[in-house]
Amino acid sequence: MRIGVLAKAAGVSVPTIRYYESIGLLTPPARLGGQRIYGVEALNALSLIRHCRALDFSIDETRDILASVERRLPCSDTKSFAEKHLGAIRQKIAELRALEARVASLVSGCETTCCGSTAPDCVILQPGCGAA
Amino acid sequence: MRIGVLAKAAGVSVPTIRYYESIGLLTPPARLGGQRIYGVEALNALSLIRHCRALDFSIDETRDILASVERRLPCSDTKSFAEKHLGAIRQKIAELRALEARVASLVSGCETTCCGSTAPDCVILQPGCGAA
DNA sequence: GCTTGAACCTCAAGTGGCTTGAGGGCGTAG
DNA sequence: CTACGCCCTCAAGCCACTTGAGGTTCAAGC
Repeated sequence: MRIGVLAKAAGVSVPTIRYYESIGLLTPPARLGGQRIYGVEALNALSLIRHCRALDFSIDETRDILASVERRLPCSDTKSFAEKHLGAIRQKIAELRALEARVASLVSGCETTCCGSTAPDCVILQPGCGAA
Repeated sequence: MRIGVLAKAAGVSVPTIRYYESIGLLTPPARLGGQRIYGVEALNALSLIRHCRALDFSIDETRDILASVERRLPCSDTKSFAEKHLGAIRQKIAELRALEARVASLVSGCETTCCGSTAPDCVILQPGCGAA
């Protein structure tokens, strides 16, 4: 199949496929008249890549996962990738929740404290206020 | 003061200050012998920028906030920036929580279902599994 | 056989918010 | 006068693509 067909089948854009090839994530396919011709294994690989990216694995992590699939490594490897990733996600959530609390308290502080003053005096913008 | 002193006082790096100047976030200061000489107002501005960035406002949002401070706009403007930002933070948290649930269920699915199989067959990597 | 239009090709630059590095100039203390 | 630290500019790198320019190939209709 040609690149446009592959793109639709896998649900990614055509330039993205070429980008994945350029960084060595997809192996370069055969060419006919200069145009890329893909087989089913390319669709499988690309679908897996898309799955990993949808789970927010980085390109490098995705590369490692692809390698573990190609080498038929045990499932426990896959699980440890996912667990590590899960830890990163949870850490980011924790950071964002702390930030949320900080901004929320600044907003409510503004509502109660600086009623009707000007931006330079707003509690939201005071350097010390809401520091980590 | 010179750029290194300003950097330490405000808690940012020297290249960051030059970067902020290059994108028009900080106004270019006077020069002595080619070197930047800053006054106290630059420290105030840079501290405010740092505060906004620590609250994870984007550069563009920070630029708008700086403008509202310079124009002494009412505090309500500042609050609406913060509220909009808070909404964005909460949305990102919601997305990450959905992702967390997805990955967590894949991991536990791997533990219960695919005991000891290989990566290509692991439930974590099956395209349909855990889709949004 | 010729034309048209869609799909394909490569290469370069842009996104955000800096950081890092190369290669040099200025200022001051010994 | 030399050594050292601080300063300067400009360019490239990070991540994961997207967008655009300018040109080639393919399939279909006449």
